[in-house]
Amino acid sequence: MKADTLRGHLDALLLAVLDGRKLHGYAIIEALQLRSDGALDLPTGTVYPALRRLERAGWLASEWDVVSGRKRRTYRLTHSGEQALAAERADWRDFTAVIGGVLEA
Amino acid sequence: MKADTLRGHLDALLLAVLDGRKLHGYAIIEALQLRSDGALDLPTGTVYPALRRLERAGWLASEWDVVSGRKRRTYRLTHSGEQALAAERADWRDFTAVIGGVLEA
DNA sequence: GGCTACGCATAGCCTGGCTACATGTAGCAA
DNA sequence: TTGCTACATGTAGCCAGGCTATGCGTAGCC
Repeated sequence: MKADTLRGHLDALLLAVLDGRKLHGYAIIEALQLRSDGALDLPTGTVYPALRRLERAGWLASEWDVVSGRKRRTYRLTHSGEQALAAERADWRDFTAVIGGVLEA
Repeated sequence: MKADTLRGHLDALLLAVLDGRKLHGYAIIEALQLRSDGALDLPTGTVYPALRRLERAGWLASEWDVVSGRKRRTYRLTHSGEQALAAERADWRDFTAVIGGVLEA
């Protein structure tokens, strides 16, 4: 996929992948790969800072798990995160309608 | 529409609006407004540099028209511009399939 | 004479995803 | 026991590209 096209849609992806489940950062990257059939291979330098940012925004909450000696920071959606996800999905529909409308006119 | 979401899709919009017709910069902005029902109101500082860039890339060709004393730089798609438009449309379909697939999973 | 719409153009800002790097554990193979 | 690979988190700084602000100039109307 072309560079920069993700700009502005990363938050939506992260919220969506956490919808209804808890995952740690590394697993989030793998989940996005899986759901996109390998098209989305986000670098850790993209995902980790974004997760911290979403947590600061109050949309995610995290806690440290220790599984077989390994520390994992596990994220889940907060209530306002769920609302944000709904808003992001609505924005996405608007966005695709606008751009798609021009491209296919 | 949220900031930055346009990132990476501007070229496609400009090529699409010039598909099959010649327009000058100002008219391109108006055409995009019209086709998007007002959702796309691109500033001149976005459109003019982009048009020059696409011309340098060989996708657009321009010529100066003088209409009732006013100079207008009129753009049209080149042959490779048409090919680029087809590629951009294909990219758009892939992009929406990938992101949409994750958001609606 | 002044206001508004039309019309083109550029310098520099700013955002946010990406590159590169740093740090450390677990498990397996040579 | 050394080395490699996968797992796991994190930050500093780069960089592309759309946007803001600004400047220049014309046409037409009041």
